[in-house]
Amino acid sequence: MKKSKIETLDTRRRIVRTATRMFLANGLAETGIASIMSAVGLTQGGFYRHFKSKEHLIAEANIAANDRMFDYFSAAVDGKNPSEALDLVVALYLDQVGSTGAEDMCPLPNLGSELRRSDKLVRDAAMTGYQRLVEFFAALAIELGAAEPSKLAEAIVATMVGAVMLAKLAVTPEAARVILGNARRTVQLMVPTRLKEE
Amino acid sequence: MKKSKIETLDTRRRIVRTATRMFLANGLAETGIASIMSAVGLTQGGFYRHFKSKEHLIAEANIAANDRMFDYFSAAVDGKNPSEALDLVVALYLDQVGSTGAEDMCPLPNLGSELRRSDKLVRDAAMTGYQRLVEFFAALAIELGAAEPSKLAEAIVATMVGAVMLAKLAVTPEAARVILGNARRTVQLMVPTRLKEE
DNA sequence: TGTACATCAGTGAACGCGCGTTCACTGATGTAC
DNA sequence: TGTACATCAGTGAACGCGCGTTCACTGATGTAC
Repeated sequence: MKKSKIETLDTRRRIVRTATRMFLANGLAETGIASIMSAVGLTQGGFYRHFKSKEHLIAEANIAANDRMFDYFSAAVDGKNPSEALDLVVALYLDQVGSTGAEDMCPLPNLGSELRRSDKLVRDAAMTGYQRLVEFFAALAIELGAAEPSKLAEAIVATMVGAVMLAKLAVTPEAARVILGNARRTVQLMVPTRLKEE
Repeated sequence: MKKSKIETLDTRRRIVRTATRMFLANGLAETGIASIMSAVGLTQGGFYRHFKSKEHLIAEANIAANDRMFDYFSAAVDGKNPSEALDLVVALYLDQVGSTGAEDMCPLPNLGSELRRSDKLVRDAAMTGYQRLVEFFAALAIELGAAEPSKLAEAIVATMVGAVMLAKLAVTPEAARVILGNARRTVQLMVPTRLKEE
């Protein structure tokens, strides 16, 4: 039953893609190897032809989730001015809650406390995602003429991550909406009065 | 081996207290009933004389953690003016990271993503903690003459929770310190210019 | 190009482990008279 | 107040379950000649 190299690569990609979605939605511990493989259409034994361990898959799924998120953001802000772009990306990030809009996206609020108790490989991947987020917002903050762009970016990210985590914890959709709406406005107030480019 | 009513109540309190510490430090799934009972000095079988299930203990540990936190905050702000009080409590909340100072305190950043996947009992307890935090800061915001005290309070809480969660994820202590220091300053900037009471 | 052999993706059963929970039992405590 | 009995906190072994991982095996693919 050996598969061709192309098929093998494709299988691996499907495992990462499926696992990324399942991990974000249901958590790391709750998502078993057998259920991932079954969702891909294979049996559990085959997993170890592709990954050394579950931890390795988790680390890779983190990277995949981040790549996906930044591709999404980059495409969304294309052609927008910095001010619009920043507000849009904040809105898109906050929109990853429940059935509101886009599906789960960022590992940080979805898996935060589980990531922290994982091994170094996973934590490094998660922190890289954090740094990429900060850099993304810092770049926009520079264009907006912020005095301390990287500090502003860190503040924005902390607020968004906290808000999304709390909104997911909220029992009612209303409570979630209030938290997210307020977070968006909070970030808007953090950003310096924009120099209208004329 | 029946114990007196006083001893029984004391045992129950010790289980909650020990479990609260262990859950906050090591996570819900990673902390087993047997290890909690062994830390208390008993064997696992006795657990079910006090609690219906692990979930019930988790819910109670959440409440205990919050009670402890608010007692701590109330004592700390005693006699301070609202402006000092707010800044102090923010500092105390942010100080719950790692070996920096106080031990783990708030369930939200420590257990966030695990709480959300627990059953209703636990989620309700966690959300109550969130609401108490918001009310605590809203009360201070009112005293400070904020235009929208409850929105300000929610923004402060989201920023603090996100910052603590990210700081705990950080690999190096320096990175954690930067995140926390920045969060504190961010909150300070959110709070309206204080009316100096003379 | 054709053939013989090595490789290895995927199967499905099994292993070992830790977990939450149950249970028969013990013996000190609480209670009814 | 004293006695007989019911209660029940705590013990420690066992149960059942799901998990990550291993393993002998299969058979199509890749490779060496």
